[in-house]
Amino acid sequence: MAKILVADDEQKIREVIREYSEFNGHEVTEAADGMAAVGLCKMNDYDLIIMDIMMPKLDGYSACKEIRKEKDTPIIMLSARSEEYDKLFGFELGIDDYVVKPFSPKELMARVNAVLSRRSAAQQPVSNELTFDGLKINIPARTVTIDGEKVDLTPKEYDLLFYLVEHRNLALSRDQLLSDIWGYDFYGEDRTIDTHIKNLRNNLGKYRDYIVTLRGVGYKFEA
Amino acid sequence: MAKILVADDEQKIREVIREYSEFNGHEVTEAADGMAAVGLCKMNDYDLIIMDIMMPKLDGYSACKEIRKEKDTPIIMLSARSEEYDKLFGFELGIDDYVVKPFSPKELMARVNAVLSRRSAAQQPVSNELTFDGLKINIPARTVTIDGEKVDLTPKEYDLLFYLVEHRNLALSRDQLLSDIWGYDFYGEDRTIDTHIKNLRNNLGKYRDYIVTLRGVGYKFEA
DNA sequence: GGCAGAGGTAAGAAATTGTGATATAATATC
DNA sequence: GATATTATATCACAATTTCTTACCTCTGCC
Repeated sequence: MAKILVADDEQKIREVIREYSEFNGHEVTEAADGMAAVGLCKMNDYDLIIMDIMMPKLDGYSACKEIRKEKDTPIIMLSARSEEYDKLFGFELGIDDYVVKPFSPKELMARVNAVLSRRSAAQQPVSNELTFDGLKINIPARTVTIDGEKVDLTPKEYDLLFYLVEHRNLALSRDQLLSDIWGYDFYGEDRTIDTHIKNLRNNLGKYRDYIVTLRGVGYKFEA
Repeated sequence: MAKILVADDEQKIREVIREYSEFNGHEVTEAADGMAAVGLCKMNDYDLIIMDIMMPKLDGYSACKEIRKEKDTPIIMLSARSEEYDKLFGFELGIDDYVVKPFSPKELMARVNAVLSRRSAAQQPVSNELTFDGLKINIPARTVTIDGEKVDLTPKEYDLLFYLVEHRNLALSRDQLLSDIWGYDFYGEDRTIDTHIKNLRNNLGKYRDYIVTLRGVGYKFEA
């Protein structure tokens, strides 16, 4: 669990980041402009700051400089692709990473987790492979193997499996699965999930039972 | 741990590279122009040189040639996208990689580590050839051969292949490919990649299947 | 048994990628 | 400097894969 400050003038963006962060067990505070971000930072200790460059009152660069005068809180910058990259390097920022807008929440969270894990464990070799018995998921390669045999999953199947595994041993409602994997703007049947679960189970072969049906609720990856 | 020489006239760039390199456990020496870089190289043994092309006193090309007269230290070149390829590759400069400005520090470090890891376990010199079955890539020469036959690749095709190979067995999104090969500020269709992939595959002949399509994601070199 | 929810099947819809043609830009040649 | 050549980017459409839905069957539970 980490305390995260999200500074962005777009409420939608803040909301999305909050949603994902909280789902990953973090606590989120929001700031709508650079001034507010600096103020909050001076009064509180955050574990991570996610900050847009384009903000009213005080832009991200300046806010960053201000904050750096007092704290070493890791900072992830958000920036539109068009924004001058030079500027990012043009000052002593010490930002930990930056993410180009538009970004996928997943991608952002991956970086958040990367930064946070760097913070605590100095340089622990984090395994990028998840193993459950003979079922292996290699995240950077985006591959799944069963007893060493490569399994071909469609994008949705992979995403679904990854999500289930990421939140293993948690009851996941169809609504939750839909909004997190398909996106909040998906207007469709929730039975769609059932079909993908079925296909996924077939592809998992003898390990199909890791996916447990929760009647009346949804699904769960039980490991 | 490696000894790295960073030659760039912009202090900010040197600083960023230093910061990231030191974080990765390397030791960094800085040079502000080509002359200084050559001088330092003659007096010291570095494991890697990261050098900008545009530098005062002595530009990157010339510095590179000078250094090559005495040493085989691997060199990663930094260059603005506009700078012409032919200048870079017309001469036998024997560089090990080049990174398009603007680059992401993370990406640069990935390449640094790639070059360093080609140096085998001992303290052997960096291997300058990558081989996959009958597919050979000679890095300093920028040539590709298939079963001994030389293949003509356009610069972009080579860059793409080299990038894929350096990041082999990793799922690479179109965005990542675009920003790392074309540059962070490239404004264009991501489908452009598809066309280059097509051309590259055609040129790879029977080895075309090393490049795997990841539907909904991008591509991967699977070896 | 009756019912609601989940599993299975299959077909049309939708999305993604492959490919050839074309336009534009960069580079080589004369 | 003009022209030919090559490389790059974009487009349009074909080929393919994947997704979604409708419908039917099955199962667990009251």
